[in-house]
Amino acid sequence: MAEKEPRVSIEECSYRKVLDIVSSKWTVLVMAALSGGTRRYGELRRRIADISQKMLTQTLRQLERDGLVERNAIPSVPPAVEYKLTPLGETLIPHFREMRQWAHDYYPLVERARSDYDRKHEMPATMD
Amino acid sequence: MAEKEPRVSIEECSYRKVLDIVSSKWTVLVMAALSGGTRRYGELRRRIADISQKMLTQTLRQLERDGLVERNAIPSVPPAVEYKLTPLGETLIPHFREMRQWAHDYYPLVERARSDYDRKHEMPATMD
DNA sequence: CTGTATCCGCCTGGATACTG
DNA sequence: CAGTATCCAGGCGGATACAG
Repeated sequence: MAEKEPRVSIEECSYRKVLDIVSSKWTVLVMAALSGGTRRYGELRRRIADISQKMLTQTLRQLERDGLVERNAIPSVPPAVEYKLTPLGETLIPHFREMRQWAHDYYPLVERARSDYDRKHEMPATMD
Repeated sequence: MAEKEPRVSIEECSYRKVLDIVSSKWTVLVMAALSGGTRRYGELRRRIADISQKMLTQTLRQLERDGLVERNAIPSVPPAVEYKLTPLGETLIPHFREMRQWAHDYYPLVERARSDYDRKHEMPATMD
């Protein structure tokens, strides 16, 4: 009789699965840089401002492990390594574009809301 | 002449803006719980498994500050507080559904890729 | 019922130095 | 050129206790 209150757990949460893949700091930026085609390591490093070697490598390794990026080491001197999106990785690109669109349409409203909220809550008791 | 290598920075990255809003651990779960309509604090707490008071409150405050959730405190004894999505918050729900769909379609491939990767890289030198 | 306050471990990510 | 290794600070999130 009583209305059900369905419980959701974070483990069975599809959103979390996706976010755990793409939400680390540089992931989307790296994938976006690869959406234009095959890129070499140093090329990525130059295109993505302020990314460190450690973070670029770490992000690429994680993407490779998740099957979103393919690594191709060319045995030459000096060594060259190419990275590109896998078909699986490509399936995320449209979603990134939608995120971009959302940010374009609505992010100004978020900034507005934030400053409104902060003004209302940070006033150090100046009221008479 | 040389081909341009356009640089992207993380500050002007639209993806980051969106992810910074929704990627904290409980955010999407809370918004999803609110997508069914107005909910009270305790109701949310019961519906979302394993969320602590601190995390629920903190997530709600952040959502309120970003203008995605509206808080309505009803002056009664004992106090009652209702939360609901704002129109701005509602605009994110379709995107969550798409994330859910992506997870349904492709997450098994990610898990497969991970176990493949781990098998190839974790073998403790057993080769002859 | 709806919160606040405090303490604290862990993990992410940055800086730096070194290597095949 | 394309990494690896190490150290370290800061922040996120969990546990617990208390409050209007």
